[in-house]
Amino acid sequence: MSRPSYWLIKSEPFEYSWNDLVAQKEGTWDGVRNHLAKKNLKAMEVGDLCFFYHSREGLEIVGIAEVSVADILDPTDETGKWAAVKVKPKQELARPVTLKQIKSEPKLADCELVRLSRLSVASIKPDEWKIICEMAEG
DNA sequence: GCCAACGTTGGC
DNA sequence: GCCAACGTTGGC
Repeated sequence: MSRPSYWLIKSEPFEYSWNDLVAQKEGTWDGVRNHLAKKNLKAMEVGDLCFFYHSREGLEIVGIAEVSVADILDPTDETGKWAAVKVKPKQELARPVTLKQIKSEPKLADCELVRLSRLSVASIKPDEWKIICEMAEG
């Protein structure tokens, strides 16, 4: 298994934006109530990298976060069934990569972000990660 | 604001 | 255990 693994985490910017994460230095990624998203969350390890994507408003990847604490219990979940992680901001993208750009790149056509648009925690393959990073550099 | 995709619920 | 109805999410 190669490390780190790559992920994409979504947030609605009026709920919790990249700037909020930067301001707080570290954020808990909680509130996930989807089983595939949970599976992805639990597969995250410290040091894994996540694209931070703004959904519903913005519709773009704005930064890269690094997993700082893996596989904790979701503090917003009273049943104790759901997982969460903590992330810290690693790098802001020089140029945000929009969903439109991602969709117009044939090599990214079957990434989880595009195929499963409602998934809030998507895995990203290393080559997909590389392509998006290149797009962010312009 | 609309609609498609997906998850969940509840009747059978 | 199946499936229709319904609610929610998220892109457009």
